Amino acid sequence: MGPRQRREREREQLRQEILDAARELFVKEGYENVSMRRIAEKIEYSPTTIYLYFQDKADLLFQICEETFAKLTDEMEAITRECKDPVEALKRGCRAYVDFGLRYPNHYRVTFINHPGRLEGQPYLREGSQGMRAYNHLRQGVEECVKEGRFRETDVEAITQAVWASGHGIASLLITKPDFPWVNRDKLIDLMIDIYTSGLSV
Amino acid sequence: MGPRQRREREREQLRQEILDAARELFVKEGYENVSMRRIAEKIEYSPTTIYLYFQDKADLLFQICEETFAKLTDEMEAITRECKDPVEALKRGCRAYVDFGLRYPNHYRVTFINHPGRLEGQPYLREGSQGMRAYNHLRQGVEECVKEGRFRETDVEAITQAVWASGHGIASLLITKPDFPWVNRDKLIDLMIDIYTSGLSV
DNA sequence: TTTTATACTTAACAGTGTTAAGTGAAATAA
DNA sequence: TTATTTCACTTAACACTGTTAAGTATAAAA
Repeated sequence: MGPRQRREREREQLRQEILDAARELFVKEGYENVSMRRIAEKIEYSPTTIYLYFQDKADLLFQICEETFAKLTDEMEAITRECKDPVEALKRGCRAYVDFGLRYPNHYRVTFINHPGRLEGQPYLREGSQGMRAYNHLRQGVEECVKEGRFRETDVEAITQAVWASGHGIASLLITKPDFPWVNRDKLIDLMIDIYTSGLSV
Repeated sequence: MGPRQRREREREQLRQEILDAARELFVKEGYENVSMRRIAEKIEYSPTTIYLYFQDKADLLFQICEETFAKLTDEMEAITRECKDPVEALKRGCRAYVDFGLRYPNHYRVTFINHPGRLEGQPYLREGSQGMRAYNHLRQGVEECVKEGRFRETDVEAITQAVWASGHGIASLLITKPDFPWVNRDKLIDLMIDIYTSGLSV
């Protein structure tokens, strides 16, 4: 355990410091409104130092999103474990998804609504990413419902994508259009979930 | 009809020229990737000239979106006129909405997905805007279905918002995540519409 | 003690939206 | 017809942005 290990530890420490600073700013003010120079100022390093730890601004964001979406998937997996009825589990899972989006709007924004630059979702939902893990979990939930004959449709992949679209639709609209004259939030989300679960039921 | 009128006509002409240039660039390359200087270059004026005709870049975009969304609403109104069955009309209207989004992805993007700057949708769905006109038309369609007792739910406003969210969900995801392994597009959209119309039916 | 590698910074590039100040021509008033 | 004012437009600049090439100390290794 010479100085080699110590330096590596210090490197990891600074990496986390950058990540923490960036997360706080991104969540508070939104990705587009935070500059690399602001992040650098917060950690009291020069802006270029960040580039020694992350490829670019988008990469910084991606790492943060991965962290956050790992948490979302954990939440959804916990629900599945403690809920025996597959339809009920799916309902509660969707509710958790939407709530998560509303709880971390800027995280949701950057991961699912408008990714920055030319990367257009390529990295955010690539094979093995946390976002993909969440999607796969959703599909498992749908599969359960189909297997037990609770749904009239049998195309698991298509249903999963439709269900995701519903959840995403309500979450993203509530986030991006806060001034729109929405009906009661909770009622709207529950109605939404109710509509498509009964639409899918036998 | 002195020179006063001629100048006013010329002003309106240049205004349209700017609008046309901006629309072409925005649609082709996306709002974020088009600079005011590029637009100015295209019309062969200095960048500052644009500011004599439009408040800022976002305003330029807003005017374009209004134009485009007027067309969408026209399309949807035509469908309602020629389609007697209210549920069928709603279905076809939603289909038109999603298709429209996929046909003009950059228009849809800037109007419904990520509006630029701090204006966050305030202007895009304000009272009397074309976007609002489209929403109101959708609500009328839903109201028709409820009135004729075709839907089990009766909260017109809530259903409208849920239906909108569904359509928006599928449109926005298909637009922003083109690399995702989607099932067949048309099948997915039709399934989506089928799920929530049967979920709403008595 | 010299050399090499590491960590970080300075200065700059090429771009952004936007504005204050200035110019030249056309329309109006004298 | 000449002087004045109005209008359309441009130049130059401001205050930013993400990003990189080059340079500088400091710590580790030879």
